[in-house]
Amino acid sequence: MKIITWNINSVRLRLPLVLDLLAQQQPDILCLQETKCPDDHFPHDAFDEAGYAHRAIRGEKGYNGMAILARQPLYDIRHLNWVGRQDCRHLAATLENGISIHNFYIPAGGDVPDPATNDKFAHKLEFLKELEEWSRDQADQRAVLVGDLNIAPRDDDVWSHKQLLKIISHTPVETDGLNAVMAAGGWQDAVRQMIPEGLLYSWWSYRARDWDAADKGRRLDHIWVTTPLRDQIKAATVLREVRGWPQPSDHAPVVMEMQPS
DNA sequence: ATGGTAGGTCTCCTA
Repeated sequence: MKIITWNINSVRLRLPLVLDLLAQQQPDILCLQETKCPDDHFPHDAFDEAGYAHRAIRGEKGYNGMAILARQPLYDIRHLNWVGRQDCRHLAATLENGISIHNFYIPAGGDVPDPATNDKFAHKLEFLKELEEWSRDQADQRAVLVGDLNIAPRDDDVWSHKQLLKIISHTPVETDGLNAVMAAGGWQDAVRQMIPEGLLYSWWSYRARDWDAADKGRRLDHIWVTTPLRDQIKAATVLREVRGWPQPSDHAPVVMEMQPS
């Protein structure tokens, strides 16, 4: 079973790229974030034709928005509201084999890493706290958590650990918070299980003149599994080359292959 | 130290 997660930054504008990725990678499951697409405008027909007849979607106008596309049926499609808001940052479904897929888009958090003066950063930290509490109940489940978590937890998940310590996505309060989420749920980082050492990124800013040459990336996108699934991971990596496709998202897809169960 | 680009959409917000 192959699962891909991708922050697509508008599913309508990027539809040709999504279809190319599906054709090239043939995943069983594709989880999208930042679809920026109300549900009544979702491009259902294109995904039907591509063979992804089973879909869970949850969008809103302009911001956020989640989707899970699958070649197999999706059961118990659901979401939770986080930090008392209705924004579309979580979508979950269960597969025929009983594995639950949780797709997340954690708030980016704005620019100033001070929750007292920056409401967006306070929101991000509250979201992490709720994720930690929720994760306690996931540890004994067969579950996969994917998404744009907007945090690069390890020193080698950013181009310069020292230069990013006060930059939101790599501040200690965030990386500690994400590590607490992982510990609470027994979550295993599938990509770092397969690529345990070395610099690795999944996001490169649009603002760089040459993202590939500058290579000032961060690993913001993740695939985790609970402990009961950890021995089923066969492969996991970042599809970096997709960041270089025409009119790209600023995020690259992250892929994991598991033994069937 | 600063500003750089992208997407959606009602003029600026979010990333």
